[in-house]
Amino acid sequence: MPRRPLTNPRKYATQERSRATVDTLIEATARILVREGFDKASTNRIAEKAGVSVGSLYQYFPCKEALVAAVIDRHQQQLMQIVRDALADVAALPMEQAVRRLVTVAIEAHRVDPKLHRVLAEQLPRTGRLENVEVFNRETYALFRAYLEAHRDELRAVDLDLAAFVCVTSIEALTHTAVLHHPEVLSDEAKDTLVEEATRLVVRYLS
Amino acid sequence: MPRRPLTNPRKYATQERSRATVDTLIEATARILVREGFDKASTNRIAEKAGVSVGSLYQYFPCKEALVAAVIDRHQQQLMQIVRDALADVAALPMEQAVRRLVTVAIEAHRVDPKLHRVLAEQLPRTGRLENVEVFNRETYALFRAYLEAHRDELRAVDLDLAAFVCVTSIEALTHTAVLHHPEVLSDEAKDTLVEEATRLVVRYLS
DNA sequence: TGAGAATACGAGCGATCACTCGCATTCACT
DNA sequence: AGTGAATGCGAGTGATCGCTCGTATTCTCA
Repeated sequence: MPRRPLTNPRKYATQERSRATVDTLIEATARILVREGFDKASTNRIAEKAGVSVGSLYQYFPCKEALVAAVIDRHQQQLMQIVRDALADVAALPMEQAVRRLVTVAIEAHRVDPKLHRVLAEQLPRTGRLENVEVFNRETYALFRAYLEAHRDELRAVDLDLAAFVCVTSIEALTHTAVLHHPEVLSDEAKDTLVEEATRLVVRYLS
Repeated sequence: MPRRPLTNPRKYATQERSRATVDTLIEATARILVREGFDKASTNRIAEKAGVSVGSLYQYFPCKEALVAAVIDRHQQQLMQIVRDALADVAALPMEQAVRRLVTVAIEAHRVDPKLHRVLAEQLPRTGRLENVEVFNRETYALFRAYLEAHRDELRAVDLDLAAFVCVTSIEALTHTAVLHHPEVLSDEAKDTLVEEATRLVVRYLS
Protein backbone atom coordinates (compact mmCIF):
# COMPACT_ATOMS: atom_id res chain seq x y z
CA MET A 1 0.00 0.00 0.00
CA PRO A 2 1.78 3.14 -1.19
CA ARG A 3 1.64 5.98 1.28
CA ARG A 4 -0.11 9.01 -0.07
CA PRO A 5 2.19 12.02 -0.10
CA LEU A 6 1.23 14.59 2.48
CA THR A 7 -0.43 17.66 1.16
CA ASN A 8 0.02 19.86 4.20
CA PRO A 9 2.28 22.83 3.74
CA ARG A 10 5.88 21.98 4.43
CA LYS A 11 6.26 25.21 6.30
CA TYR A 12 3.67 27.74 7.38
CA ALA A 13 4.09 31.15 5.84
CA THR A 14 4.31 33.77 8.53
CA GLN A 15 5.51 36.90 6.80
CA GLU A 16 3.16 38.66 4.46
CA ARG A 17 5.61 38.28 1.62
CA SER A 18 5.47 34.50 1.82
CA ARG A 19 1.71 34.40 2.21
CA ALA A 20 1.52 36.33 -1.02
CA THR A 21 3.85 33.79 -2.61
CA VAL A 22 1.57 30.95 -1.58
CA ASP A 23 -1.52 32.69 -2.97
CA THR A 24 0.25 33.52 -6.20
CA LEU A 25 1.24 29.89 -6.62
CA ILE A 26 -2.28 28.57 -6.06
CA GLU A 27 -3.71 31.17 -8.39
CA ALA A 28 -1.12 30.39 -11.06
CA THR A 29 -1.92 26.71 -10.77
CA ALA A 30 -5.62 27.36 -11.28
CA ARG A 31 -4.95 29.60 -14.27
CA ILE A 32 -2.66 27.08 -15.91
CA LEU A 33 -5.14 24.27 -15.32
CA VAL A 34 -7.84 26.31 -17.04
CA ARG A 35 -5.83 27.87 -19.85
CA GLU A 36 -3.25 25.25 -20.69
CA GLY A 37 -4.63 22.04 -19.24
CA PHE A 38 -3.53 19.57 -16.60
CA ASP A 39 -0.60 18.23 -18.59
CA LYS A 40 1.07 21.62 -18.82
CA ALA A 41 0.79 22.16 -15.08
CA SER A 42 4.35 21.14 -14.26
CA THR A 43 5.95 22.55 -11.17
CA ASN A 44 8.49 24.44 -13.28
CA ARG A 45 5.73 25.96 -15.39
CA ILE A 46 3.65 26.90 -12.35
CA ALA A 47 6.62 28.55 -10.68
CA GLU A 48 7.48 30.41 -13.86
CA LYS A 49 3.90 31.62 -14.40
CA ALA A 50 3.72 32.69 -10.77
CA GLY A 51 6.98 34.59 -11.07
CA VAL A 52 8.43 32.44 -8.28
CA SER A 53 11.29 29.97 -8.31
CA VAL A 54 10.76 26.23 -8.06
CA GLY A 55 12.75 26.29 -4.86
CA SER A 56 10.31 28.68 -3.24
CA LEU A 57 7.42 26.59 -4.45
CA TYR A 58 8.81 23.62 -2.55
CA GLN A 59 9.23 25.73 0.57
CA TYR A 60 5.44 25.73 0.92
CA PHE A 61 4.18 22.72 -0.97
CA PRO A 62 5.71 19.33 -0.25
CA CYS A 63 4.89 18.01 -3.70
CA LYS A 64 3.09 18.87 -6.88
CA GLU A 65 -0.07 17.15 -5.78
CA ALA A 66 -0.35 19.48 -2.81
CA LEU A 67 -0.65 22.43 -5.16
CA VAL A 68 -3.46 20.90 -7.13
CA ALA A 69 -5.10 19.78 -3.91
CA ALA A 70 -5.07 23.37 -2.71
CA VAL A 71 -6.87 24.48 -5.84
CA ILE A 72 -9.38 21.67 -5.48
CA ASP A 73 -10.05 22.43 -1.84
CA ARG A 74 -10.60 26.10 -2.54
CA HIS A 75 -13.09 25.33 -5.30
CA GLN A 76 -14.86 22.64 -3.28
CA GLN A 77 -15.25 24.89 -0.28
CA GLN A 78 -16.83 27.55 -2.48
CA LEU A 79 -19.33 25.10 -3.93
CA MET A 80 -20.10 23.51 -0.59
CA GLN A 81 -20.84 26.88 0.94
CA ILE A 82 -23.31 27.60 -1.83
CA VAL A 83 -25.02 24.28 -1.15
CA ARG A 84 -25.15 24.88 2.61
CA ASP A 85 -26.56 28.37 2.19
CA ALA A 86 -29.14 27.21 -0.31
CA LEU A 87 -30.40 24.41 1.92
CA ALA A 88 -30.60 26.79 4.85
CA ASP A 89 -32.56 29.34 2.80
CA VAL A 90 -34.94 26.69 1.64
CA ALA A 91 -35.55 24.87 4.89
CA ALA A 92 -38.98 26.38 5.52
CA LEU A 93 -40.25 26.34 1.95
CA PRO A 94 -42.71 23.72 0.69
CA MET A 95 -41.25 21.04 -1.49
CA GLU A 96 -41.89 22.30 -4.96
CA GLN A 97 -40.55 25.78 -4.26
CA ALA A 98 -37.61 24.36 -2.37
CA VAL A 99 -36.62 21.95 -5.12
CA ARG A 100 -37.00 24.60 -7.82
CA ARG A 101 -34.71 26.87 -5.88
CA LEU A 102 -32.18 24.11 -5.30
CA VAL A 103 -32.06 23.21 -8.97
CA THR A 104 -31.49 26.86 -9.84
CA VAL A 105 -28.72 27.11 -7.30
CA ALA A 106 -27.12 23.93 -8.63
CA ILE A 107 -26.92 25.47 -12.08
CA GLU A 108 -25.50 28.68 -10.67
CA ALA A 109 -22.94 26.75 -8.67
CA HIS A 110 -21.74 24.98 -11.79
CA ARG A 111 -21.41 28.37 -13.42
CA VAL A 112 -19.15 29.90 -10.74
CA ASP A 113 -16.03 29.01 -12.68
CA PRO A 114 -17.17 26.45 -15.22
CA LYS A 115 -13.83 26.06 -16.93
CA LEU A 116 -12.05 25.31 -13.69
CA HIS A 117 -14.92 23.09 -12.61
CA ARG A 118 -14.63 21.14 -15.82
CA VAL A 119 -10.88 20.66 -15.56
CA LEU A 120 -11.17 19.58 -11.95
CA ALA A 121 -14.09 17.26 -12.66
CA GLU A 122 -12.20 15.66 -15.51
CA GLN A 123 -8.78 15.47 -13.93
CA LEU A 124 -9.74 14.85 -10.34
CA PRO A 125 -9.24 11.10 -10.48
CA ARG A 126 -5.56 11.43 -11.32
CA THR A 127 -4.99 13.68 -8.33
CA GLY A 128 -6.01 10.96 -5.91
CA ARG A 129 -8.39 13.35 -4.16
CA LEU A 130 -11.58 11.57 -5.14
CA GLU A 131 -12.51 10.90 -1.53
CA ASN A 132 -12.77 14.63 -0.96
CA VAL A 133 -15.62 14.69 -3.42
CA GLU A 134 -17.13 11.73 -1.62
CA VAL A 135 -17.08 13.72 1.61
CA PHE A 136 -18.68 16.63 -0.19
CA ASN A 137 -21.36 14.33 -1.60
CA ARG A 138 -22.09 12.75 1.75
CA GLU A 139 -22.62 16.13 3.32
CA THR A 140 -24.98 17.07 0.50
CA TYR A 141 -26.95 13.85 0.93
CA ALA A 142 -27.17 14.48 4.66
CA LEU A 143 -28.32 18.08 4.28
CA PHE A 144 -30.97 17.17 1.74
CA ARG A 145 -32.07 14.23 3.84
CA ALA A 146 -32.57 16.59 6.75
CA TYR A 147 -34.81 18.75 4.58
CA LEU A 148 -36.84 15.70 3.59
CA GLU A 149 -37.15 14.61 7.18
CA ALA A 150 -38.50 18.02 8.17
CA HIS A 151 -41.05 17.83 5.36
CA ARG A 152 -42.14 14.25 5.80
CA ASP A 153 -45.80 15.26 5.65
CA GLU A 154 -45.36 16.29 2.03
CA LEU A 155 -43.75 12.95 1.14
CA ARG A 156 -44.92 9.47 0.40
CA ALA A 157 -43.48 6.79 2.67
CA VAL A 158 -39.94 6.25 1.53
CA ASP A 159 -36.44 5.42 2.67
CA LEU A 160 -35.01 8.89 3.23
CA ASP A 161 -31.41 7.90 2.58
CA LEU A 162 -32.33 6.36 -0.71
CA ALA A 163 -34.58 9.26 -1.68
CA ALA A 164 -31.83 11.76 -0.91
CA PHE A 165 -29.40 9.72 -3.00
CA VAL A 166 -31.80 9.60 -5.94
CA CYS A 167 -32.66 13.30 -5.83
CA VAL A 168 -29.17 14.68 -5.26
CA THR A 169 -27.58 12.40 -7.84
CA SER A 170 -30.17 13.28 -10.45
CA ILE A 171 -30.03 17.03 -9.90
CA GLU A 172 -26.27 16.99 -9.88
CA ALA A 173 -26.05 14.96 -13.06
CA LEU A 174 -28.61 17.04 -14.92
CA THR A 175 -27.10 20.39 -14.01
CA HIS A 176 -23.53 19.20 -14.39
CA THR A 177 -24.15 17.67 -17.81
CA ALA A 178 -26.21 20.60 -19.01
CA VAL A 179 -23.67 23.23 -17.99
CA LEU A 180 -20.56 21.38 -19.09
CA HIS A 181 -21.69 19.42 -22.12
CA HIS A 182 -24.88 21.00 -23.44
CA PRO A 183 -24.57 24.75 -22.97
CA GLU A 184 -27.29 25.25 -25.58
CA VAL A 185 -29.84 24.07 -23.00
CA LEU A 186 -28.99 27.07 -20.85
CA SER A 187 -29.91 30.07 -22.99
CA ASP A 188 -32.26 31.92 -20.57
CA GLU A 189 -35.70 30.60 -21.46
CA ALA A 190 -34.24 27.19 -22.23
CA LYS A 191 -32.69 27.33 -18.77
CA ASP A 192 -36.08 27.96 -17.18
CA THR A 193 -37.47 24.97 -19.03
CA LEU A 194 -34.67 22.78 -17.73
CA VAL A 195 -35.30 24.02 -14.21
CA GLU A 196 -38.98 23.19 -14.52
CA GLU A 197 -38.30 19.74 -15.89
CA ALA A 198 -35.76 18.87 -13.21
CA THR A 199 -38.12 20.17 -10.55
CA ARG A 200 -40.96 18.08 -11.90
CA LEU A 201 -38.70 15.04 -12.00
CA VAL A 202 -37.80 15.30 -8.34
CA VAL A 203 -41.10 16.57 -6.93
CA ARG A 204 -43.27 13.95 -8.59
CA TYR A 205 -40.79 11.29 -7.54
CA LEU A 206 -41.06 12.33 -3.92
CA SER A 207 -44.84 12.80 -3.72
CA MET B 1 -4.41 23.82 -32.72
CA PRO B 2 -2.30 20.73 -31.98
CA ARG B 3 -3.01 17.88 -34.32
CA ARG B 4 -4.37 14.88 -32.55
CA PRO B 5 -2.11 11.87 -33.06
CA LEU B 6 -3.67 9.32 -35.33
CA THR B 7 -4.98 6.24 -33.63
CA ASN B 8 -5.30 4.07 -36.69
CA PRO B 9 -2.99 1.10 -36.82
CA ARG B 10 0.31 2.00 -38.40
CA LYS B 11 0.21 -1.23 -40.31
CA TYR B 12 -2.58 -3.76 -40.73
CA ALA B 13 -1.81 -7.17 -39.37
CA THR B 14 -2.34 -9.78 -42.03
CA GLN B 15 -0.74 -12.91 -40.72
CA GLU B 16 -2.38 -14.70 -37.86
CA ARG B 17 0.76 -14.34 -35.77
CA SER B 18 0.56 -10.58 -35.88
CA ARG B 19 -3.19 -10.46 -35.27
CA ALA B 20 -2.53 -12.41 -32.11
CA THR B 21 0.14 -9.88 -31.15
CA VAL B 22 -2.33 -7.03 -31.53
CA ASP B 23 -4.94 -8.79 -29.43
CA THR B 24 -2.41 -9.64 -26.76
CA LEU B 25 -1.34 -6.00 -26.59
CA ILE B 26 -4.90 -4.70 -26.21
CA GLU B 27 -5.66 -7.32 -23.61
CA ALA B 28 -2.49 -6.53 -21.68
CA THR B 29 -3.35 -2.84 -21.74
CA ALA B 30 -6.78 -3.52 -20.30
CA ARG B 31 -5.35 -5.77 -17.59
CA ILE B 32 -2.73 -3.24 -16.58
CA LEU B 33 -5.29 -0.43 -16.50
CA VAL B 34 -7.46 -2.50 -14.15
CA ARG B 35 -4.78 -4.05 -11.97
CA GLU B 36 -2.07 -1.42 -11.82
CA GLY B 37 -3.80 1.80 -12.84
CA PHE B 38 -3.41 4.27 -15.65
CA ASP B 39 -0.07 5.62 -14.49
CA LYS B 40 1.61 2.23 -14.71
CA ALA B 41 0.37 1.69 -18.23
CA SER B 42 3.60 2.73 -19.94
CA THR B 43 4.35 1.35 -23.35
CA ASN B 44 7.33 -0.56 -21.98
CA ARG B 45 5.22 -2.09 -19.24
CA ILE B 46 2.44 -3.04 -21.65
CA ALA B 47 4.88 -4.66 -24.02
CA GLU B 48 6.54 -6.52 -21.17
CA LYS B 49 3.22 -7.76 -19.75
CA ALA B 50 2.11 -8.81 -23.21
CA GLY B 51 5.36 -10.68 -23.78
CA VAL B 52 6.02 -8.55 -26.83
CA SER B 53 8.79 -6.07 -27.53
CA VAL B 54 8.20 -2.32 -27.61
CA GLY B 55 9.32 -2.35 -31.21
CA SER B 56 6.54 -4.72 -32.19
CA LEU B 57 4.05 -2.65 -30.26
CA TYR B 58 4.92 0.34 -32.40
CA GLN B 59 4.51 -1.73 -35.54
CA TYR B 60 0.78 -1.78 -34.93
CA PHE B 61 0.02 1.22 -32.75
CA PRO B 62 1.32 4.62 -33.79
CA CYS B 63 1.39 5.93 -30.25
CA LYS B 64 0.46 5.04 -26.73
CA GLU B 65 -2.89 6.74 -26.98
CA ALA B 66 -3.91 4.44 -29.81
CA LEU B 67 -3.53 1.49 -27.50
CA VAL B 68 -5.78 2.96 -24.84
CA ALA B 69 -8.20 4.09 -27.53
CA ALA B 70 -8.47 0.50 -28.71
CA VAL B 71 -9.40 -0.62 -25.21
CA ILE B 72 -11.94 2.18 -24.91
CA ASP B 73 -13.52 1.40 -28.26
CA ARG B 74 -13.85 -2.26 -27.45
CA HIS B 75 -15.55 -1.50 -24.14
CA GLN B 76 -17.80 1.17 -25.62
CA GLN B 77 -18.95 -1.10 -28.42
CA GLN B 78 -19.88 -3.75 -25.88
CA LEU B 79 -21.94 -1.32 -23.84
CA MET B 80 -23.55 0.28 -26.85
CA GLN B 81 -24.64 -3.10 -28.13
CA ILE B 82 -26.32 -3.82 -24.83
CA VAL B 83 -28.17 -0.51 -25.03
CA ARG B 84 -29.27 -1.11 -28.62
CA ASP B 85 -30.51 -4.60 -27.85
CA ALA B 86 -32.35 -3.44 -24.76
CA LEU B 87 -34.15 -0.65 -26.59
CA ALA B 88 -35.12 -3.03 -29.36
CA ASP B 89 -36.45 -5.58 -26.88
CA VAL B 90 -38.45 -2.93 -25.13
CA ALA B 91 -39.90 -1.12 -28.12
CA ALA B 92 -43.37 -2.63 -27.83
CA LEU B 93 -43.66 -2.57 -24.06
CA PRO B 94 -45.73 0.01 -22.21
CA MET B 95 -43.75 2.71 -20.48
CA GLU B 96 -43.46 1.45 -16.96
CA GLN B 97 -42.34 -2.02 -17.99
CA ALA B 98 -40.00 -0.60 -20.57
CA VAL B 99 -38.33 1.80 -18.17
CA ARG B 100 -37.98 -0.84 -15.47
CA ARG B 101 -36.28 -3.12 -17.95
CA LEU B 102 -33.99 -0.34 -19.16
CA VAL B 103 -32.91 0.55 -15.64
CA THR B 104 -32.13 -3.08 -14.94
CA VAL B 105 -30.12 -3.33 -18.13
CA ALA B 106 -28.25 -0.16 -17.26
CA ILE B 107 -27.15 -1.69 -13.98
CA GLU B 108 -26.14 -4.91 -15.72
CA ALA B 109 -24.19 -2.95 -18.31
CA HIS B 110 -22.22 -1.20 -15.61
CA ARG B 111 -21.47 -4.56 -14.14
CA VAL B 112 -19.98 -6.10 -17.29
CA ASP B 113 -16.46 -5.18 -16.24
CA PRO B 114 -16.93 -2.64 -13.48
CA LYS B 115 -13.25 -2.24 -12.70
CA LEU B 116 -12.38 -1.48 -16.29
CA HIS B 117 -15.43 0.72 -16.57
CA ARG B 118 -14.32 2.69 -13.57
CA VAL B 119 -10.77 3.19 -14.77
CA LEU B 120 -11.98 4.25 -18.19
CA ALA B 121 -14.63 6.56 -16.75
CA GLU B 122 -12.07 8.18 -14.49
CA GLN B 123 -9.18 8.37 -16.90
CA LEU B 124 -11.04 8.98 -20.12
CA PRO B 125 -10.53 12.74 -20.12
CA ARG B 126 -6.78 12.43 -20.27
CA THR B 127 -6.98 10.18 -23.30
CA GLY B 128 -8.60 12.89 -25.39
CA ARG B 129 -11.34 10.49 -26.45
CA LEU B 130 -14.17 12.24 -24.66
CA GLU B 131 -16.02 12.92 -27.90
CA ASN B 132 -16.39 9.19 -28.39
CA VAL B 133 -18.51 9.12 -25.26
CA GLU B 134 -20.46 12.07 -26.62
CA VAL B 135 -21.24 10.07 -29.74
CA PHE B 136 -22.31 7.15 -27.59
CA ASN B 137 -24.54 9.46 -25.53
CA ARG B 138 -26.11 11.03 -28.57
CA GLU B 139 -27.02 7.65 -29.96
CA THR B 140 -28.56 6.70 -26.63
CA TYR B 141 -30.59 9.92 -26.53
CA ALA B 142 -31.79 9.29 -30.07
CA LEU B 143 -32.78 5.69 -29.40
CA PHE B 144 -34.68 6.59 -26.26
CA ARG B 145 -36.28 9.54 -28.01
CA ALA B 146 -37.53 7.17 -30.69
CA TYR B 147 -39.11 5.01 -28.02
CA LEU B 148 -40.82 8.05 -26.52
CA GLU B 149 -42.08 9.15 -29.92
CA ALA B 150 -43.61 5.75 -30.51
CA HIS B 151 -45.34 5.91 -27.14
CA ARG B 152 -46.53 9.50 -27.28
CA ASP B 153 -50.02 8.51 -26.20
CA GLU B 154 -48.64 7.46 -22.81
CA LEU B 155 -46.88 10.80 -22.36
CA ARG B 156 -47.80 14.28 -21.34
CA ALA B 157 -47.02 16.98 -23.92
CA VAL B 158 -43.29 17.49 -23.73
CA ASP B 159 -40.22 18.34 -25.75
CA LEU B 160 -38.99 14.87 -26.66
CA ASP B 161 -35.34 15.87 -26.96
CA LEU B 162 -35.37 17.42 -23.54
CA ALA B 163 -37.28 14.51 -22.02
CA ALA B 164 -34.82 12.03 -23.49
CA PHE B 165 -31.94 14.06 -22.11
CA VAL B 166 -33.48 14.18 -18.64
CA CYS B 167 -34.35 10.48 -18.52
CA VAL B 168 -31.13 9.11 -19.97
CA THR B 169 -28.91 11.39 -17.91
CA SER B 170 -30.74 10.50 -14.71
CA ILE B 171 -30.73 6.77 -15.28
CA GLU B 172 -27.09 6.80 -16.28
CA ALA B 173 -26.07 8.84 -13.25
CA LEU B 174 -28.06 6.74 -10.80
CA THR B 175 -26.83 3.40 -12.06
CA HIS B 176 -23.28 4.60 -12.63
CA THR B 177 -23.00 6.14 -9.17
CA ALA B 178 -24.66 3.19 -7.49
CA VAL B 179 -22.47 0.56 -9.14
CA LEU B 180 -19.18 2.43 -8.87
CA HIS B 181 -19.50 4.37 -5.66
CA HIS B 182 -22.23 2.78 -3.55
CA PRO B 183 -22.05 -0.95 -4.09
CA GLU B 184 -23.98 -1.47 -0.87
CA VAL B 185 -27.12 -0.30 -2.71
CA LEU B 186 -26.85 -3.29 -4.99
CA SER B 187 -27.15 -6.30 -2.68
CA ASP B 188 -30.04 -8.14 -4.41
CA GLU B 189 -33.13 -6.84 -2.63
CA ALA B 190 -31.54 -3.42 -2.29
CA LYS B 191 -30.96 -3.56 -6.03
CA ASP B 192 -34.65 -4.19 -6.67
CA THR B 193 -35.51 -1.21 -4.52
CA LEU B 194 -33.15 0.99 -6.51
CA VAL B 195 -34.67 -0.24 -9.75
CA GLU B 196 -38.16 0.57 -8.48
CA GLU B 197 -37.15 4.03 -7.34
CA ALA B 198 -35.40 4.90 -10.58
CA THR B 199 -38.37 3.59 -12.54
CA ARG B 200 -40.75 5.69 -10.50
CA LEU B 201 -38.55 8.73 -10.99
CA VAL B 202 -38.65 8.45 -14.76
CA VAL B 203 -42.20 7.19 -15.27
CA ARG B 204 -43.86 9.81 -13.09
CA TYR B 205 -41.75 12.47 -14.74
CA LEU B 206 -42.95 11.42 -18.17
CA SER B 207 -46.65 10.96 -17.40
C1' DT C 1 23.01 48.34 13.05
C1' DG C 2 24.05 43.72 13.18
C1' DA C 3 22.90 38.90 13.43
C1' DG C 4 20.13 35.23 12.71
C1' DA C 5 15.84 33.69 10.77
C1' DA C 6 12.84 33.61 6.92
C1' DT C 7 12.33 33.76 2.24
C1' DA C 8 13.80 33.35 -2.57
C1' DC C 9 16.60 31.62 -6.14
C1' DG C 10 17.63 28.32 -10.19
C1' DA C 11 21.11 25.10 -12.08
C1' DG C 12 21.07 20.54 -12.15
C1' DC C 13 20.22 15.50 -10.57
C1' DG C 14 18.03 11.19 -11.19
C1' DA C 15 14.28 8.92 -12.91
C1' DT C 16 10.80 7.93 -16.24
C1' DC C 17 8.74 7.68 -20.58
C1' DA C 18 7.37 7.60 -25.46
C1' DC C 19 9.34 6.28 -29.27
C1' DT C 20 13.29 4.88 -32.98
C1' DC C 21 16.28 2.07 -35.60
C1' DG C 22 19.28 -1.44 -37.07
C1' DC C 23 19.17 -6.12 -37.00
C1' DA C 24 17.28 -11.04 -36.23
C1' DT C 25 13.72 -14.31 -37.02
C1' DT C 26 9.73 -16.32 -39.29
C1' DC C 27 6.45 -16.52 -42.90
C1' DA C 28 4.40 -17.00 -47.79
C1' DC C 29 5.28 -18.34 -52.18
C1' DT C 30 7.88 -20.20 -55.96
C1' DA D 1 15.69 -24.70 -51.02
C1' DG D 2 15.61 -19.83 -51.81
C1' DT D 3 14.02 -15.13 -51.54
C1' DG D 4 11.75 -11.15 -50.24
C1' DA D 5 8.25 -9.57 -47.25
C1' DA D 6 6.30 -9.59 -42.72
C1' DT D 7 7.01 -9.74 -38.09
C1' DG D 8 9.70 -9.35 -33.86
C1' DC D 9 13.37 -7.59 -31.08
C1' DG D 10 15.34 -4.34 -27.29
C1' DA D 11 19.20 -1.22 -26.25
C1' DG D 12 19.37 3.37 -26.76
C1' DT D 13 17.88 8.52 -27.52
C1' DG D 14 16.12 12.78 -26.33
C1' DA D 15 12.95 15.11 -23.79
C1' DT D 16 10.36 16.08 -19.64
C1' DC D 17 9.50 16.25 -14.94
C1' DG D 18 9.49 16.34 -9.90
C1' DC D 19 12.35 17.75 -6.71
C1' DT D 20 17.02 19.09 -4.03
C1' DC D 21 20.52 21.92 -2.32
C1' DG D 22 23.91 25.41 -1.93
C1' DT D 23 23.64 30.19 -2.16
C1' DA D 24 21.74 34.97 -2.29
C1' DT D 25 18.48 38.29 -0.63
C1' DT D 26 15.23 40.31 2.61
C1' DC D 27 13.01 40.62 6.93
C1' DT D 28 12.64 40.87 12.18
C1' DC D 29 14.00 42.44 16.30
C1' DA D 30 17.08 43.40 19.91
